[in-house]
Amino acid sequence: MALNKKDSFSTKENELSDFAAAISHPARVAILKEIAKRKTCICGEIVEVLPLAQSTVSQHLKALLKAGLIQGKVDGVKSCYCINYKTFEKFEKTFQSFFTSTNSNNPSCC
Amino acid sequence: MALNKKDSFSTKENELSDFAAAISHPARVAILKEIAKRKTCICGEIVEVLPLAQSTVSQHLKALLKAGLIQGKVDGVKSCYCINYKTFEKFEKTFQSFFTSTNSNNPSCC
DNA sequence: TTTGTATATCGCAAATATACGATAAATAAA
DNA sequence: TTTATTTATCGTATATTTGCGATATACAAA
Repeated sequence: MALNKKDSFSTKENELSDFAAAISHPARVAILKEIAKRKTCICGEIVEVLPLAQSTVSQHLKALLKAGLIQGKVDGVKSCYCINYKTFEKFEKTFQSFFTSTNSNNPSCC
Repeated sequence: MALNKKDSFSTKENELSDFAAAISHPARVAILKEIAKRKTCICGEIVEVLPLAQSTVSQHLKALLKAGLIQGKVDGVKSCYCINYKTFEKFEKTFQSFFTSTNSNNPSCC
């Protein structure tokens, strides 16, 4: 932001918007789906599935890590990632409560 | 993006990321909550509730309109907004299916 | 018609995000 | 030890987002 106004908003609002920001890029959605598709960790094959350079994919992975949506471990030369279901479920709840609080089942009035 | 790569991703992925982008700012989350809180349309009082300039709030409202999350009508000098429940519910489903598809109820493996 | 009020848009500055190639770092393989 | 491989990070260019003040626009009120 031109001037960081995040402090002006509530923790709840920031949590939701941070999570939304984490999946606000189609590449990151694609990465999450790809990782979730497998039973085991993904170790390196993600770059081949995506239409992006390796360095770019690495950046997106870093963003997902920072948001807590995936977790990783180093296995030799390779880095392995899988979904972090704990935070994922937390965010699912955050989202559900957002939808519940905003959707009052009223018809739109204008 | 430095180079627009949106075409490289699926419609589903873009839909989800576009929606996420729409609520990826705490101000927009706050605006949605504020509008949803009321039974009737909000006509102008939003600016007073938010720690942002009028022009900035107007821009956020425009973004929410573009995403279809709110709808508005002009009432004299004032502009009135309310939640667009139709697209809201559509997005709720988009989100639920995203969570369903990614959450396989497996324990995180790394 | 003139004045006031509410909202949208413009123009700009600053911050952040996106993307890539080059390179570093770390390990495996030869 | 040397070489190859995998992934992360750096540097940089460009695009987008955020924010505000100034201004335009549109209507209401006087």
